Amino acid sequence: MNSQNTQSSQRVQDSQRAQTGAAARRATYTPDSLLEVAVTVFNERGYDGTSMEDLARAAGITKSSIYHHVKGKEELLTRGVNRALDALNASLDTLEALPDGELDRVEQAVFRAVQILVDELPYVTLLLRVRGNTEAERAAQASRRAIDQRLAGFVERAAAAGALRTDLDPRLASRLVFGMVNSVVEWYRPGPGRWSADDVASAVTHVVFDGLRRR
Amino acid sequence: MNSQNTQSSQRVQDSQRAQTGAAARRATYTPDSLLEVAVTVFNERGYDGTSMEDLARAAGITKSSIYHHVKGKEELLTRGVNRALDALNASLDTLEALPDGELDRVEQAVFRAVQILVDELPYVTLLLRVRGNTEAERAAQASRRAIDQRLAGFVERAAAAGALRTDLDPRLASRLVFGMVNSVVEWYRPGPGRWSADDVASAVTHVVFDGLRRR
DNA sequence: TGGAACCGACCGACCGTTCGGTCTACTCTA
DNA sequence: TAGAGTAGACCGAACGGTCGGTCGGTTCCA
Repeated sequence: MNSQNTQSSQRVQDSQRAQTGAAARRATYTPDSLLEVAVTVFNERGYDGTSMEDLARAAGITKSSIYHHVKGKEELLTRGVNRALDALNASLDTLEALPDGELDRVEQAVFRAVQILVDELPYVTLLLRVRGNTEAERAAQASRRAIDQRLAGFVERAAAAGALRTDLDPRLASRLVFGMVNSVVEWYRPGPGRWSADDVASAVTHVVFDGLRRR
Repeated sequence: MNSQNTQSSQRVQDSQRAQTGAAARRATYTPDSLLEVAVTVFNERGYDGTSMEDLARAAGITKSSIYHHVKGKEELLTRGVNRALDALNASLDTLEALPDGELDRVEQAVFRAVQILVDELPYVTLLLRVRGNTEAERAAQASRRAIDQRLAGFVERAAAAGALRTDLDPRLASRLVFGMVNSVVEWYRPGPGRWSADDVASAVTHVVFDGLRRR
């Protein structure tokens, strides 16, 4: 009944080559490299469905050793979602600083959102799946809602500028568009011979703005 | 820290009026009315984040009383997801029996999917969020994948019939389209003065097939 | 030799579940 | 029609087990 995936750590190899061009140091965790393992497991089993024992097993160290690197389970969650939030907010700042061109801004927003989603896949996945059971989770949800609203603002400005079809409520359109964008985390997996971030981003952009129908 | 939402049961009133046209019997749960409460809580806190104590509190009975109606937590999950699976599969059967018209079939599939999603919102939400931590959850995921593949089949047939634009991989297009459809569970809430199921279904259909751009 | 990295043993709290029992509405019978 | 019997709905207490987290070490390298 237990899927025993023993260790898949990827610890930091020779974190510093030091002064001497000497041999590699023993593999060791940093908070960030541990986070990488943790977020992967969170996304497999869900945050609430993941025990510290699960994390320890996946990291190849004991439960107590995890507490040497981070304060606890919640810190891993916060660090994880913050990484996604930082990337998304940085992108929005850039977009907001762009000159007029309201339709172009929305197109850029969609394209960039997909790229970030693919580049930071595990972290964005974690963010999108967060429930509101603890204060940290509710804070993440609030930050995420703020991002959704900035994006919805772009769509409304494009609609007000007359760049979008007029038979759709911009707020509804925005929900649907970024719903499609976010749904990418449910199936996208990177790898050679698979779709690239740009493949997906341009497919999303094409469907969203011009539709599936042949014309 | 605890959001104390005390009881919101909706128990079965006068489950039988008996021979006499007598007064209403005392409110009581059935497995189905209890399921309704449970699925709501599952969707708020996540399945793994919900304790039997949480369910008991929301139902206004004790933990042990829940076991009078159902075998356990997992049965509530199975019953919940099955309700969604049954509705979706029934719709697909109907669609498959339709005469040719491959593009029309896909349009119908999208429209009907949104309708079911809205009609059975809590149950479909539960299905879409299931992780694979137990055998029951993995079974639900497998059934869901089967549905996704039937839908993808419709899209591929429409593409093969030349009804869709040719610069998009039909498998990718299918993921995106039903990703948008499924994303509706993340924000849709029924209520007077809000969007109806048909509002959302036709908005999704319009965006998916004709895009957001003014033309 | 100091400190980072790690470990095994353990803690109190809470988990899903079980058990014995109570209360109440209804049915059956004398 | 009184009263015994039955069955369903529910409860309080407790079960074995797992949870997130702590503590007092040991190891090992700069």
